[in-house]
Amino acid sequence: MKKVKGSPRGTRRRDVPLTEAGIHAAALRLIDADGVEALTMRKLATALDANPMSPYHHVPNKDALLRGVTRMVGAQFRTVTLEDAPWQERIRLLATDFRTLAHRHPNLMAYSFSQPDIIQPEDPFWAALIATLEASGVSHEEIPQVAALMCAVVIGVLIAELSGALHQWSNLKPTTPAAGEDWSPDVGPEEDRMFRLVLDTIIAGLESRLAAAGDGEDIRRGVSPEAGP
Amino acid sequence: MKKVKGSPRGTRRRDVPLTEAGIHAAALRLIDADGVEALTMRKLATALDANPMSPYHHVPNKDALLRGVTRMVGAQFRTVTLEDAPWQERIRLLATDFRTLAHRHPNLMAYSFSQPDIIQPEDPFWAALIATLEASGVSHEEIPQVAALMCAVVIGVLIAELSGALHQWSNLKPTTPAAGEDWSPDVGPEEDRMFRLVLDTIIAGLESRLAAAGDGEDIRRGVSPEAGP
DNA sequence: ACCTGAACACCGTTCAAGT
DNA sequence: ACCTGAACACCGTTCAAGT
Repeated sequence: MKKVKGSPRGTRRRDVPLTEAGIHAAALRLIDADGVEALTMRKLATALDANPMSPYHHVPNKDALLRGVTRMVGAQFRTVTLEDAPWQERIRLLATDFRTLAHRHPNLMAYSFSQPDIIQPEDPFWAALIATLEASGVSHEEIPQVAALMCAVVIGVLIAELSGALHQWSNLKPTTPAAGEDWSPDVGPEEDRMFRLVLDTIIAGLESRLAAAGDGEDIRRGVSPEAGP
Repeated sequence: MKKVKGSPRGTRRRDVPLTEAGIHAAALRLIDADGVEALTMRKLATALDANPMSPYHHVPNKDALLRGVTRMVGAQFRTVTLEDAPWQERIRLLATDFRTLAHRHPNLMAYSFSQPDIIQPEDPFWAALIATLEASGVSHEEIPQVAALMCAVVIGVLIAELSGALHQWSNLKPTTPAAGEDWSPDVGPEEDRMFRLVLDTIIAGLESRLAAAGDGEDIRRGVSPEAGP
């Protein structure tokens, strides 16, 4: 009466009992293939060669599962530290590493970016970002805020890139294709160029504010004219 | 046999036939109340005092419904033009207007920000942003990209704000509460300050690059040292 | 302790039928 | 033309039962 549910060609998976880590890995595989919205507890169980309800013994529910997968990928986010480079270069490196991760799991990231769990205090990424900002000279009590904002900004650009919004918005007002071709159009995909553009602009903005704060002024009052009291 | 499904106190809604606009409005009401993930075609029909299937005669499916609601809110996004102000001030105004809209419909925005539909070429917001960047002196063929990036950056910060990530990340490394209180902690909610901080930094970055491009250099090569050929 | 089966309360959507 | 009812193919999750 009992149907054998193994793979058709005799390659049987799961001679090993279910694990939280194994469930997370399988879920990530399904998400990479078909997107977060296509992930189903039942499909996940099938992929694990298990009963629909078996995963529930290792994961409380679907929300927790997604949070777990997000944390898992976020933790695997190792980054080269490159201690001796100038802070500008280190920020660029951190951001492009982050972007590489986003490109490796775009389906998951499009989802995870909307929740705080991607970034955890014990992530080496966060430590590296904090250290880099310390090296840059940002005032000590502002470092957490600046770090959080940098994450938000980079994530915003990545969300727009992964969803196609960046490409779409860029072409809302088509540029006149008249005679503008003297700036090397073969530098790479449009998105690469735009990503560098934001990074450079943000870094220039930080430099400008740090320079203004150099003579005793707080970084917060370097540019904005409405600093009150 | 037929149950009367009107509101209990005699205030009967929908003596008027269903409309696409009416459906969008009702959906927005439900989303504002309980979030996008709680919106159901069936609940929507109930709220409209109609049969579960009736909305399908005016809206092809749930995805299209959400896209429609997003476009509707995005279109209602009118913005003061303020033509005579300096471009820095105009950008600040556009961004804070956008933020105000996000605060008015946070549940919808947390969803809509991940799809390109919030911003349409005919939105007055987009026209104002383009005009502002033209006034700023950004090179003509770069305006669409810079505009797209500004949207992505602002949306990224708003997503992080609405999801609580901004607050959470800022407090990952708690600042030493020793004697740092001489910078007016009553300036308003933390998020207001941080939003101004990104804006000021981005604007400073743009100013810096525009200044570097002033003597014939392209804006893209103002700061980044790796501009190749 | 770990897994299973049946069941519950929902979904989105199709389709034939009503008015 | 617009709305309805019943039905289909799914969901996530509970719970009592198996080993």
